[in-house]
Amino acid sequence: MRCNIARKNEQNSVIEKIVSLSKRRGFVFQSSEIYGGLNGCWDYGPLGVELLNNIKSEWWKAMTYRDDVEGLDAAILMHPKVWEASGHVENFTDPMIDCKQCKARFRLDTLAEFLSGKRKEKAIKQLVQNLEEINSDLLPELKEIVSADLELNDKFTSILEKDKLSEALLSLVSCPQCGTKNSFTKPRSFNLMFKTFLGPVEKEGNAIYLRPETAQGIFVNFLNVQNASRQKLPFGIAQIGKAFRNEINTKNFLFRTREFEQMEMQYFVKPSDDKKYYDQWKEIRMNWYKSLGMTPEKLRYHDHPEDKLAHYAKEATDIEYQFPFGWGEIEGIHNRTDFDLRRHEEFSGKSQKYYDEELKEKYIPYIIETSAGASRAFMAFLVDAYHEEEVKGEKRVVLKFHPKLAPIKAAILPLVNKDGMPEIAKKIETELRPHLKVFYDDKGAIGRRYRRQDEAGTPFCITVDSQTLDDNTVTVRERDSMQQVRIKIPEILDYLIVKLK
RNA sequence: GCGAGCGUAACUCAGUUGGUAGAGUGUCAGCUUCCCAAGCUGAAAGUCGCGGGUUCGAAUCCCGUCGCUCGCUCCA
Repeated sequence: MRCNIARKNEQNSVIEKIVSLSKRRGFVFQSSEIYGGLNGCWDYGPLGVELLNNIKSEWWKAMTYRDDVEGLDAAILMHPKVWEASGHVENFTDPMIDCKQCKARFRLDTLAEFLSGKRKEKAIKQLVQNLEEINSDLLPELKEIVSADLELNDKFTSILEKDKLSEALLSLVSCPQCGTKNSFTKPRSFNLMFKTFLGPVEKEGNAIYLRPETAQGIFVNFLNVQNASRQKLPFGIAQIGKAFRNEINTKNFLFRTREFEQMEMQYFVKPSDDKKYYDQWKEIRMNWYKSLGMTPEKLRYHDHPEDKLAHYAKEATDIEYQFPFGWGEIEGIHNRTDFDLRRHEEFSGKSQKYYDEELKEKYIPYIIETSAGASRAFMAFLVDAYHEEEVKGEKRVVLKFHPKLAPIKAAILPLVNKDGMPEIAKKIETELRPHLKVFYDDKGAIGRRYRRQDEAGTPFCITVDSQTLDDNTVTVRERDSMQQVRIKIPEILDYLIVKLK
């Protein structure tokens, strides 16, 4: 037990170190910090936005620089019906009650299952009696439910669905966990979608939502993209964009936030091909993380058991990364079947069928989804890159990013600030800058400048020294090995471009 | 949403029984420095998370609030 606590502290301290490094070096800041911060929102600083952009750009290249995937960027605001069709209005809302005494929480729609039949019957009977005594105008509504041909559980739940009756009934029921009577809070609704209003008038009919996932923007454009691009099944549509969820609890730095970015691809296939492409994309996506240097031992699949599947999914797996706080999902691969397109066909009245020339038949395609969190991938790459080493008795903190992801590709440093070295270094900087994100630094001792770049994850440091003045060569220091090679100044760019691949 | 802990400079933290703030690191300027956080001199930087209250006086005590961490709950 003590061992667990010690390990837990150690794990947390890694996250703490990364959070403070992130702030100090300009990867991530807390949103609205000077006003005390905003829960679950984070800002990306100068280095952070480079890293994030590099991750997104690598994903975009991997996913759309292929002949069977098209790109898309749909609006964050969508027609409210989209979220009815998608099931979010229904499934994202859970009225909950808490017991004030023992703090147990129950979903209003499943409370009936926790109570014995006797207690439910007694409570309902009591409720009828109470309302009769005061001759309440709620009585007809209640009697209608009571006399209906329903199971006891359904009757009970139906009463709970009526606001006023629900309150009265709850006051007669004791908590299933601790048995305290009349201890429930009022039901509170936890809809995870952010609501706002379209147009200047804040009335309910104008309510729309910030999208809780980017996928729906792809589904509703399925036929637009298919027609415009003349793609045939199987083909995919890829999109990177922000999504919003009003999470009850945010957690673990960037892991659970209220505003986050998704990198999603929906692959449309013939229904009988679903398994084949599901397996294929599972593998492709796992390999993507490995190809960008993520530690393979810290990656795994987590298949969802059948009874835990989302309402739309036939098969689902997560790609998980082993964070210091435990395994966490960084991408989901789902077989969404024809659920989404069928629902949109139903709700919009517009056919979503694809005409298959070969089979000479129309059908709604199945969808294999790869849904990655850009913010979570960012955090995983950051955590994975973080290393502490001992060099000559001193601690060295180095972010070992894959060169493709590194925010700064090379730093140009004059060894000392004299003998014309700064001028030569400046000239090298000017030549490299149009091609690469580079950084010039002449402040402080050379060792300090190297360590600063290590902490930013810069893979190469180009140093101008006295030999440069003689033979026009510079040293190029590699971040991880700290080894240096001499390169002629005109060859630096080609050298770096090869190394950065 | 509940419970516990925490919130002091950019970062990590001291700050005694209440008397209006310090260190290390970092940053900046200068000197020095031919290769891995070296040295010297100097400087900037904090409404002590925010708002109330108690007090002659609050970083310190009390209340509220916001934020962070952990646990519970939640995460279609």
